[in-house]
Amino acid sequence: MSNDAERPAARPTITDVARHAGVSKGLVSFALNDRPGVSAETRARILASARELGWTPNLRARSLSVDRSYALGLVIGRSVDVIAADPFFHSFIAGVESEFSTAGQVLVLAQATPGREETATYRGLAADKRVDGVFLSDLRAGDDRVALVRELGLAAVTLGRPDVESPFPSVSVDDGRGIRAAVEHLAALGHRRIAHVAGPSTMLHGRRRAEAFTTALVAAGLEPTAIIETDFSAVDGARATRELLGLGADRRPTAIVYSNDHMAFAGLAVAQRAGIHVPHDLSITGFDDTELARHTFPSITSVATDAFDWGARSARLLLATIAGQPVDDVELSEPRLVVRESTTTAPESESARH
Amino acid sequence: MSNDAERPAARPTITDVARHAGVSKGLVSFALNDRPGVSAETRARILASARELGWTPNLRARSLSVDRSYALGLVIGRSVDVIAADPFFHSFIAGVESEFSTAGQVLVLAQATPGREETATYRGLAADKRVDGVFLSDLRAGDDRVALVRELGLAAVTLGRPDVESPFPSVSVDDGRGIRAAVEHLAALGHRRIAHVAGPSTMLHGRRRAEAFTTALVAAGLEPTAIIETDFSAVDGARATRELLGLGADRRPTAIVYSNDHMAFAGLAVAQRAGIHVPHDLSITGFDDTELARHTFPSITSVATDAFDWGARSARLLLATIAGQPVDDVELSEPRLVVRESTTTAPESESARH
DNA sequence: TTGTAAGCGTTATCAG
DNA sequence: CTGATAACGCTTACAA
Repeated sequence: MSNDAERPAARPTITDVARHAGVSKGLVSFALNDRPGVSAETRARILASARELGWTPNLRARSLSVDRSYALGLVIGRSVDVIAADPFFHSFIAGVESEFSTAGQVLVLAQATPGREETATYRGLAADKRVDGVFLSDLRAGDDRVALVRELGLAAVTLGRPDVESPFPSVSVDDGRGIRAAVEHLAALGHRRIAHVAGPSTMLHGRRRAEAFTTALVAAGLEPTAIIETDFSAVDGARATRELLGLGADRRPTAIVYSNDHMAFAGLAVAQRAGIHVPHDLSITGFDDTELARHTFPSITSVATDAFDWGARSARLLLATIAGQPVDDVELSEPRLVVRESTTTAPESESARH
Repeated sequence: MSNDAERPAARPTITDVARHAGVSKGLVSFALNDRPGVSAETRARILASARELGWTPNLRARSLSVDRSYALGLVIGRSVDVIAADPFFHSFIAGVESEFSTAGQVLVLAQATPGREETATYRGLAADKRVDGVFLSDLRAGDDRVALVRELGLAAVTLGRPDVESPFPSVSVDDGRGIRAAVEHLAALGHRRIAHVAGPSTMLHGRRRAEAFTTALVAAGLEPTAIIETDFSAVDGARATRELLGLGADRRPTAIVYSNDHMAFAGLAVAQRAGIHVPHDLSITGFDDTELARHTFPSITSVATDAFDWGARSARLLLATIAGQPVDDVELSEPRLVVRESTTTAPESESARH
């Protein structure tokens, strides 16, 4: 039952446009991708025909022809629950897409699932050439993904500088600066026993924040105190807090710097449950400046970074890389400490001590 | 010219496999997509050749040929901040991808941005045929997206049943059931003035939860009380809570049912800040059963739904639709109320009243 | 059961 | 400048 005679709203092709404009397909292509070799007059005529016919190049055909997918990929690691809590991705993605509006690109989001591990996900993306490049986020210590992605021939940008040899440009923010600001803020408030609830040391940003914490402590002339490692989850943040608050009265911290807001929330609850008043008995700071940090009681002092901008800059950099343009690493604006109610002067007994 | 003729790591094509197996391209294609008409022996030989050469069909070529993209799309509305707070998407996406592991599909995530509105996003996806179908989430009242998507010729599934004529199958969960459970729980605890902090009435799930709230109230023999509409954000949840707590002592609710966890968090903070004890003076319930609901003080009673399963079922349904298989709407398992510390018996003065 | 050849809609090549 | 013609790699009638 085919009625080839009367085409049912078939989409026009480059051939139709060529015929309509009275030129060859090749010329239409040249005119479209404004390349030299087409007289201004002819180009105008071709473009007019294209518009009149409502023609838009077929992406699949173009894709096959030029061997590009016009898509970028972001694969999210396996620990869904930990990631789920992280509002970072939403803003980051919004930033990425803000660059797409003009570029005609698309974002392919892949999440490693029980049935498909991370490596397999990257391989699949590369095998099917689903994307032209990927964003490497949540860098790990000695991250094997940079070698993998390189081997797969994909372009990439890393979010943060990896600690392994990398051929990819990076977009980073100085997390340490934020942690340092938090520590200085607390030290200025008279705190002398400041602890840190860190992210996993296997993750670069978790590790760097912890290192910055130690450095800042030293710089402030304070003695090293407890640093408890977690997996960035709320449960783990709660556990770490219980551990810290369980220390003898003379070792218990008067302030805790959390590596992310979620753990700070959980920590706040643990303290309150134990009858420890925040901020009078204990000051706390978070990281990420989540919307919720403004809506807890007390509201939480936190380090704010610009995830949207991170996404936008990363996308621009990746697109430039793919286009073969020379690129440089980019350093984002410094994170800033947003002081709220969860931090105040150290408890009397403490500040009076020296 | 058997295996390596100094080819620069060029990826093998179907032609190479055909030559290697001593058959035609067509047959290789048939064997690959196991279609009838190929002798078992030949098929085995072809598959062996393919494996030996490490051949995998070129998705772009196939895509152009069969006019399919093997990708599904999810476009997230414009209010990033509101969405950002919602952990729903992460689990939903994980569920969707869990179905992809076997299907060779990919998820294209599009977010409307200031420079590109929602409608334009769908149109762009369709114009470039980036996806074979889309997930329609966060249904609105009289949602024009179903007509749009239909007009664009895309396949789709709706998350929840739309209130407009729809040609698409839906996957839904009975939110009302969850709200009802919350109300019944509170009523059983002696609460008689229960308020509701609702989502926007322009969003179907926000509206339905509010309706279910009213129905449940009536069923419990309670009088209608305040229902305050919000945009689902924490700020708005805080505002609504302040409004409710500002009511005269004889009208102030002793319990508040929030339409999502985020607003419940913000509401909790508002109450605490006002010196109102939760749950002794005020009981509250959330919706979504976020990880954080377990880590507040007090922990929050919430309605849990299975977002992962929602994603998995939706993906399966959409894929089936695209494959032209007959499908039916699916109803997910009932949401369940997870009782925690934020709900307890109504204040003395109240329960003693009747 | 297997081979042949015509698409799919672009872009790239290379004579006029 | 212009315009046939050949890739790109696969699917799919249609023959043999």
